[in-house]
Amino acid sequence: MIEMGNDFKAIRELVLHYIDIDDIEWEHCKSMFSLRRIKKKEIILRKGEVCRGIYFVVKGLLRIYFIDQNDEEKTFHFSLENTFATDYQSFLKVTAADFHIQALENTTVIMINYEMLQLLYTNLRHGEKLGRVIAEDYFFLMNDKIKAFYTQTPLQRYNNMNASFPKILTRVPQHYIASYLNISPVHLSRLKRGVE
Amino acid sequence: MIEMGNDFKAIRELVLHYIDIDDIEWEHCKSMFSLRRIKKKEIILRKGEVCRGIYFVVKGLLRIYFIDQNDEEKTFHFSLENTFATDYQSFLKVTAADFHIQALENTTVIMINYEMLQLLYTNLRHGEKLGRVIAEDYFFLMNDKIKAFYTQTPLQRYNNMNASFPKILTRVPQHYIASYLNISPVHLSRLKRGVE
DNA sequence: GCAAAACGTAAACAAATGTTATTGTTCTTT
DNA sequence: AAAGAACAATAACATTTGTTTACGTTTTGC
Repeated sequence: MIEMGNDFKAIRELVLHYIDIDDIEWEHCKSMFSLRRIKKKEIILRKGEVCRGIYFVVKGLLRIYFIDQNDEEKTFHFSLENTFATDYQSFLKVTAADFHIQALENTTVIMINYEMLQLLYTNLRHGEKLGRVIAEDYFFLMNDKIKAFYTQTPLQRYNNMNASFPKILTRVPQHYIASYLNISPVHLSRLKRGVE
Repeated sequence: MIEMGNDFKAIRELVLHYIDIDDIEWEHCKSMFSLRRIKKKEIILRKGEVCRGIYFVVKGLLRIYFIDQNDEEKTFHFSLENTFATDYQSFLKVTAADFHIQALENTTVIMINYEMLQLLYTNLRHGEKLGRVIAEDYFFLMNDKIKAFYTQTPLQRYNNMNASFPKILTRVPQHYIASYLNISPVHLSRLKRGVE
């Protein structure tokens, strides 16, 4: 059995941040989770598959991306430590995923599947509330992202990336950053140089 | 007193679509709602204010937009009949709104405020679930919107607008459509013409 | 440790998109 | 009904962004 104690500390704090949960409930929670190690470059979700889990990144880094009409990868999101990764739409609706999820580093995640999550919703005193506030928080993230697309230039969005994803610029290849910004790698290089 | 019977039919069906709710609960629900008529061009939420309600459009059309650094309006969303409009982030967090909400036609909405919604969450048997699935649905909307920005050209997004917003092209001035697409009105006109 | 692949930068050119100005039409308001 | 405002189309030009190619560096896989 893998030692889980330390890995679960962060997610317990996160849950506690959302809802009131007692020790018995927490034991129940923990039994719903499983730990998984993902190798660098490994892909844990592919477009067309149903996303079977919500992944909480304990250590490492996941990239969520999709592939457009021209077969080009567009990075939708980076999931750093202590944040979630999933194709939430595929997961909740149990439909084919649009996203791919790939580890950019050797990564450890805590995973919960659909059935287990439904059990938490019904068995925790504030289970439904937990589901609601998580959906709300995920929504806020999307909301901010769209706002940025409407109101900021690519360079401004680039400069703000450290706020959303600390140290990301040193952790991932630059062309993934460019695809996250929805510009070409060549153009990002040019913007950084400051030549117009 | 305004006659409410017919106006409430659509929202009842909507709630029923999400959760199981009995007649007594529905009466409770209705007492939390209020009906409001909004004149064309009237602005019901301004940036910096706290968004105090969720608006369900019974008849008419609301536009949600924000203003960028150059004082230009960017249309974030159109709320047609039987859909919601709100600055959900401002509403839930009780913080200053980024959005403005304006009626583009004479509009009738059913409104619920924060306190009333919290009462529903606790007093309906499946109140929290209602909150969760609404947040989830709102999330799906954002998710699709971002996906479109990453994977489609402005012209493709224009051609898909009738799917998201039936008849919208005949109901609102074209420059609002352009701002929704995040392109200039002149460019939209050019794209429609088919000249490259 | 070596060979191959992946990566970042640069330059030149092409395509997409923005800006400004003009004009004729359609709404609004009175 | 008239006057003014808002709107859409168009053209000319400016700016941003994409594409291709080349080259040198770094990383990766064996």
